[in-house]
Amino acid sequence: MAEQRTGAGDTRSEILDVAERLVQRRGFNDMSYADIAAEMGITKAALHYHFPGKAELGESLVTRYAARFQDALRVIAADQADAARQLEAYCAIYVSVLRDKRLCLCGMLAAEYNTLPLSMREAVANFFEENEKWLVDLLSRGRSAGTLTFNDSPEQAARMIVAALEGAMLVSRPYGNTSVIDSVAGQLVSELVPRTGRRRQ
Amino acid sequence: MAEQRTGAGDTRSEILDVAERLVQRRGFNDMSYADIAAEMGITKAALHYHFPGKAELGESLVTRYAARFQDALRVIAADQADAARQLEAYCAIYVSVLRDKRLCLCGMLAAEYNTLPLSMREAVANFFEENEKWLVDLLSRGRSAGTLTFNDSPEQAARMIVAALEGAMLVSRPYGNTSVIDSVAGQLVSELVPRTGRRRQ
DNA sequence: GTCTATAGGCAGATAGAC
DNA sequence: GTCTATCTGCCTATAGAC
Repeated sequence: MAEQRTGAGDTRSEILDVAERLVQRRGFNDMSYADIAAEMGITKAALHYHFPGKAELGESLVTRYAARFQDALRVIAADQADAARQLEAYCAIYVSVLRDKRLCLCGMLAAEYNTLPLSMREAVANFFEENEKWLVDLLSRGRSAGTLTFNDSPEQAARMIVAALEGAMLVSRPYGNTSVIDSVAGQLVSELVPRTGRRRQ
Repeated sequence: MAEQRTGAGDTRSEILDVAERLVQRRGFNDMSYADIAAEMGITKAALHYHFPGKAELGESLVTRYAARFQDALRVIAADQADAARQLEAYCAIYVSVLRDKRLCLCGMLAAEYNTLPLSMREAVANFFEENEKWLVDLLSRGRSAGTLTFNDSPEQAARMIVAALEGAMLVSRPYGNTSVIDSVAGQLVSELVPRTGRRRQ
């Protein structure tokens, strides 16, 4: 096998790990090769071997993040029986990201959207598209089963959920705590889950 | 009088106008003195005469924006009789900003929060604080008058509104149109305004 | 108030040795 | 794969003439 260390990823994925955290905390344009290199104890030139340019690094960052997010959504769909608990689990992802002092990677990149290379923009747009698709499916099934209730279409409800969660992460920073995301996640669930469908109350 | 041109602001406020638009579209860290100077047809050195450093420029940007926002809120409170229409007018501010291809200045700066000078962070935090205060007051009055209905506290509802609108602007960029903010603004109003309180339907 | 000129630093990126 | 060394360009900022 070509693996060098047991239990640790290769250099390429370690670069992505470090870069991802830096982007989520500081933004893509305020994350430099020098930052990553310093943290990893290697040189900038070594980074360029793995990712020729910043655009390639950024694109890999988004596609890996989107793939991992989709994996998490599949796990939620498999683990949780009813739609109401799947919605709770979905919101919990956002809460946990913020607790690690990070913004959603694609939420951060959405703010920087106008300055991103085209390949990254497409990957970011794709993330939100897939995200909405999954939510629309969840909402449709929940409505049919009677475990979720909402006005308007599943598409509109899905956009509200994404907007509220992404916005909650965004404004949590100046607030300096997680009260906004906690409150928003709680309100989304309590508004969409009918009283009879809740575990306690 | 010290005014140079009728109907036009002085250089200082013209700098702020240009810088503000650049920040709302590209972000504070991706807006440079060179960008502003080129657009105004003056040199970078002239900018430094009006604003010694970028931190001072940024702080002026936020405090002016926050003051103008408060003015708009006062106009809404004076013009619109009932709370339901004030909420509509509040949402309309966000929609109009996005239609000009801008993000909320403080929403953008919230994304860049970790990289901002301290003076700017405080000004941004203050914007959201004042914003929430105004909404809490609106929601409280609306609930008392019966023109607005919502679960939880006015504070929680206010945070949901801000998060949803800021998030809608954010994700609208990758979506490439205003469908998200339009949908979110519509949903917020229709959820908070009881059917009997609406003008038509 | 605005200019020219320039300093000093950091960005992304490349060449070539090992 | 990782290194040293270097390039070019842009950034914020300053000095001093006009």
